[in-house]
Amino acid sequence: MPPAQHKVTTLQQLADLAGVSRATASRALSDSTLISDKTKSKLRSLAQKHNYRINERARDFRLRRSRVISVVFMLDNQSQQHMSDPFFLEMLGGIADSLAQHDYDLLLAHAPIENVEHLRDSRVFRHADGVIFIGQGEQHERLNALAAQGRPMVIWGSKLPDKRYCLVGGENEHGGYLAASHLLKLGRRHLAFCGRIDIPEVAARYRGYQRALAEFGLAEHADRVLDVPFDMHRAQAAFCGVLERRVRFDAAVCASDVMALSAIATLSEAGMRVPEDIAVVGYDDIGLAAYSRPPLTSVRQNIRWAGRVLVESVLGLINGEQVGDTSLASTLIVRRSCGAPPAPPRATAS
Amino acid sequence: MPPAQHKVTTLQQLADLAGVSRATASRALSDSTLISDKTKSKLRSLAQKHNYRINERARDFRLRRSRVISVVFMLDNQSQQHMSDPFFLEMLGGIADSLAQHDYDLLLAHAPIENVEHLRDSRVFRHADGVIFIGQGEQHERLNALAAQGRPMVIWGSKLPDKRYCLVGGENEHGGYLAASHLLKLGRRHLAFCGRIDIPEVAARYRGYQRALAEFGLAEHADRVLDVPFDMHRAQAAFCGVLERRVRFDAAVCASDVMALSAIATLSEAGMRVPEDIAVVGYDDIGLAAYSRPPLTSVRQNIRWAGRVLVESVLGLINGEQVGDTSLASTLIVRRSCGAPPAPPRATAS
DNA sequence: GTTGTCCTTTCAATCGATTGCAAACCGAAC
DNA sequence: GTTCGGTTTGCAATCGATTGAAAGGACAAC
Repeated sequence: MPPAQHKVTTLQQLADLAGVSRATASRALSDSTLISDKTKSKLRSLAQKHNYRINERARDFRLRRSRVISVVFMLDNQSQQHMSDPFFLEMLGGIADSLAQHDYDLLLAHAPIENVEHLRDSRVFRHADGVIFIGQGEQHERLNALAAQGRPMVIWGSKLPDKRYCLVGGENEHGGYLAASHLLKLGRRHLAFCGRIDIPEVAARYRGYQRALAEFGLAEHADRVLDVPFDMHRAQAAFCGVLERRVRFDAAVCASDVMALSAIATLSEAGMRVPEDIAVVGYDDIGLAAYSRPPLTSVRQNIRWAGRVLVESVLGLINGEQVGDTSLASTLIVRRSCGAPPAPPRATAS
Repeated sequence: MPPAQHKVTTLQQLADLAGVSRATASRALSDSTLISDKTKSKLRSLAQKHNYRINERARDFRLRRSRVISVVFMLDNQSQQHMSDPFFLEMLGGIADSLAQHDYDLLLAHAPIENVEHLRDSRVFRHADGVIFIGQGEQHERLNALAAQGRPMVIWGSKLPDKRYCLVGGENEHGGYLAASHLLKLGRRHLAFCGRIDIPEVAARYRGYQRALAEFGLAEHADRVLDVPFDMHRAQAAFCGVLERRVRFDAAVCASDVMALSAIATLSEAGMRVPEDIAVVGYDDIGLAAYSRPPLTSVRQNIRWAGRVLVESVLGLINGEQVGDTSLASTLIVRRSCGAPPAPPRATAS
């Protein structure tokens, strides 16, 4: 017999081949209990033989779903956390992998978004079954409003009062505490905090920093809270300003590794030694952190795992399950940038 | 009148409201010449008033298109250029922006792909109108085979003999030449080349390196060609091996910035000074390059522009246009890592 | 009044699946 | 030979749009 006279592309063609109706073919392939085993196996082997692949887009249309999840990077207009931060890639990779495992596609939206409610009528929502937001920016209330409309969405960020959306986040308060208390234990007493504390995640890290100071009986100095954006070049400008103002500090807790690397470069350029004069701790433990000079101490979050949890959560919501918030552990990775002895080299391939 | 009794979601409802048929409504909204201006404006204002948005997925289904472009990162199994390389994010951002401008969605595929022909029947192709490949890996022939099937696809990579797919790439040969000849002009005479020359883009850079050496009348040393993978940790292992073998060199041309940063870290750790003992040049000019210690000299390619060209090319193919190859300029950004004087700080916000 | 033209609009098929409900089948019991 | 019950299968509507072909309407010319 001819293996395939003209290529079987539709269910109707497959059904004709089997001498059954389209309905039966559909049910057989989806393993419905209405169909006898004989018919099922007949259709299955026929489908196999003719290399029939269901048209998923037609099916999705019929079932009014899209199998697409939008991922929105909440880049503020001002604090342009530019997408070149490796943290994003790590996160995106984790999300993409998990989505692929569940047969979902990923729609990437990363333009600066002045108002998330405008997204409501945009492709970000219309084309997708659910949305993952990376960061809250300063749009907590608007995110609440969107979630209130019942759209399946999950936010990566920090817990805020009155939060009504589903949240996944790192232990930011704990992370900030780890970083600060480590420096304090090493004997530093004049800790600067670098980051924009109007961003919820950064604010939480700042609270951890405050708590560590308090435990050591130290008062805060308002001028040691540096308003540094995530963007590398602006961070540099901010650090230059700090140096001009002659702010006194012997350690810096930074809200991201990129910021910390920028700090190290700017401080060194200005003739200060890291970690001797100023110890630096970053956040995220991006791959490059281990290869900076000196290697960067950092708070690590398991980003790929986070991506996975985000995906599971949003899919849970889509399926109508009750989905709670999730918090992911943070650990301090100690390297030389804060004065500790050099860490052993990380695992390398044999 | 009631602003909207129940929300107008389908074309049929809009047509009913206007007292015309669905067909007329469809044509009116798509500005068909068959429809009178009066009817057109009536339907348009009604659509506006009731906030009707066409169901794009239904339309795409009918028109048998998806408005999705797949982006495949060709991570080799061995030379795992892991996606955490910031180069990828830059590229992805450029592609995503351009796609959004054309109302296309992005499907991200970044698992290691042992055989691109397997993608033929996968969602990567089935769900998308076209595909963008980042890198050729070692699958030149298979890419040829895929392209021969007439699928709209564009590859970011390097020109190879017998290439039959549409290509966009940087001036890799020229870039390699720029890097090497700069070091030679500075008086270095023992240049190592770091990268896997079985990757086409790296091979082209290597040819540029060779050409520069030849122009200076220098012979190549096989033991100065270092097989270093893109992955940071493996790169470090490779550099450790080089040091153990006591290969003599006073400069290194690296196939990526991440590799170069890894080199600087490893060499410094081993007690060598950069640039005094060994000058280093990277490739890509990722954001962090300017902030390494010392700041990294690098060959810059306009990655965001590349993303845009890739998108325009694949959309051109989809529309049945003749699309040629594109080559994007490379320029050398000189910083201290090769011994030149410090560059002025990059533009900073006021 | 009929016919012909031109401009608009509608009819109905189509894209490729899913699914509620009705119909067919089959063997057993009355 | 009916009737009944349970298992399989088929009919036809549906998702929300596009589009070729046919129909309708207005108006002028004969």
